[in-house]
Amino acid sequence: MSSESVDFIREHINADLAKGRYDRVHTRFPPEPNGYLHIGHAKSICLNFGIARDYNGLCNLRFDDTNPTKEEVEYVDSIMEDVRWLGFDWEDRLFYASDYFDQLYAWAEKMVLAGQAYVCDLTADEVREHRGTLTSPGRNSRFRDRSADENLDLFRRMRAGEFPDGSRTLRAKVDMASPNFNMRDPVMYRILHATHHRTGDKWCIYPTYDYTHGQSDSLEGITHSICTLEFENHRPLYDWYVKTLGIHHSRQIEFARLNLTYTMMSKRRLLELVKEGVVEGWDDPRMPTICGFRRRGYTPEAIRNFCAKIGVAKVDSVIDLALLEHCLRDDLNRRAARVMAVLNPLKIVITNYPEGSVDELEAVNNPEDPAMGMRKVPFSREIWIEQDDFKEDPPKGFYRLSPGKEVRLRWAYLITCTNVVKDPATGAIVEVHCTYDPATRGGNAPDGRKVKSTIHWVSAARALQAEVRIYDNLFTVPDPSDVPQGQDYKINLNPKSLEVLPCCRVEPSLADAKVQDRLQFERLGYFCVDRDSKPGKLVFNRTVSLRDSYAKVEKKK
RNA sequence: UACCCGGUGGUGUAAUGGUAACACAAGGGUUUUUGGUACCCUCGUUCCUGGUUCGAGUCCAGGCCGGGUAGCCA
Repeated sequence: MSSESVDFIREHINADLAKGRYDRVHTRFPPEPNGYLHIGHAKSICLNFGIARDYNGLCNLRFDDTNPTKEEVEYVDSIMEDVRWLGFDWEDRLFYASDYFDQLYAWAEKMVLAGQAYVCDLTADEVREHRGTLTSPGRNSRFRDRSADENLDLFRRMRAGEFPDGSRTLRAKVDMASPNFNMRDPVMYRILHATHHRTGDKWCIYPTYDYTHGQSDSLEGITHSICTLEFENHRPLYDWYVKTLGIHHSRQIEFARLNLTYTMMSKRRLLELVKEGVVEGWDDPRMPTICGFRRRGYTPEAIRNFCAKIGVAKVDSVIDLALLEHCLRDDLNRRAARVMAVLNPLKIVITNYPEGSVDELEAVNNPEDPAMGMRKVPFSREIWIEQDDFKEDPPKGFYRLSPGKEVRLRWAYLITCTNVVKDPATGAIVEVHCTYDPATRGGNAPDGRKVKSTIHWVSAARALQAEVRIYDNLFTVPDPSDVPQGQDYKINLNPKSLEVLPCCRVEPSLADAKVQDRLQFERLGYFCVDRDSKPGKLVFNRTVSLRDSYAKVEKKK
């Protein structure tokens, strides 16, 4: 691959290939199954699988499951589903770090015998105390110089379950004075009498991430091990292990994780939102999880395109949510069928339209794609329009319906507002009376007169009832974690992130809409059929609104 | 305070010693049976100071600012 502008990772790969350091490209996506994947993982997935595709290489899916206390099969299942949904395929290369426990253990014994690792009896507190500080070197553990025989005996007994959790560790003998903490005799194995989701109770000692990752990469023949910036300081240790063991050496390259405005990406906090019921679950349409986006109506194409557009670098950056939404609209604009739906209904009576008669009008399904064809929409004397599309006292710049004004009903007729009917008690508008011009069927006036506005509508006689859920950002500020001293990020939660509209009216063509179908409600936005939807009881999620330049004008006032 | 990594429009990404480009956002306009879409225009002397060079965003030195790191988490 030698195109004009490539990111720094591909630059490294190109250089490695040119130098002959590797003669192929093999990457991996290595999530820990301790939570659901989010949009930040999508960046990593697109990178790893995308690089493999670009270089005619391979990409593995590997679960980094070295900590049984946090991992569950529920998470491994969801991760596989999400990676597939995003459009990537690991073929037969599904691996688990736990597949390598035996090999890892054998290597550890080898290091013990070579005097490169030792069993340390220091408590966690003592280890921390021996580690030193940012400015001062650490001190050697008093167990550092045990004989190989004693170490081997102790390590085997650790494995045999003779010791309680936390009583001992196996540590690599590196350098307690290193300026890099990761090199100050890092722990390789800890005692954890816990049941692992795959290996069950076979083990009561588990390898740490640092002792596992490079070796797993090595065993799988990975060439480029791409991870996020916080592992930069771990690279010397990563390199140390594979060099010490003398095994295939993958190259670790770090990039900056994705941050999005108005979004919280921390797994811990997302878990908290789920557990505390702030959201309805991991796939709540407001969640930045892959399954949340899926339920919200996002397409994998939009997410992939977004990942391609944000690029990859080493600077900490925050991407504007607007870019994600732009990618979404861009995709949905091309593929979503147009349909008419009224969210906040206002009744219109066409006083000169014959009672009881219904007219089937032709409507274009998608102006961006003629192949999507046409459909019929029924028109009748009473119709619903959007409350926002009528104003008794229209402000300047409002060119929808108001008394005396003529507008076009999409695909139907030109109508003129003649009269407003109000509740005598409350003064609230009950219905609006209009007349239609029969000569304008389809929407054009034979005399060539123009109207400023076209509004959507639904036949009252034939409308279907629907519930529509309007979603907004979960947080009200661009950086939700930016809170005053002592405050919680939850103060930034958006109390109006979900608004349920139970009595919407949609056109009858939606009667057999299927779960996950994506549509554009004309002039409103893109919506999808929620999994709560049933034949008699339609439920739609608003995926994203349409861009709305009138809303901006209104807001400015 | 030690080590590591960064710093280009409002945001993100390019430019690999030779006219700072592209996208999003914002603002303005054209077209339009969606106030949508599409199209056009406007919007940065590259953190600072020195140096090398005919020429520096790019190379060098020093500074400033931001991020990461002291789990038996990953």
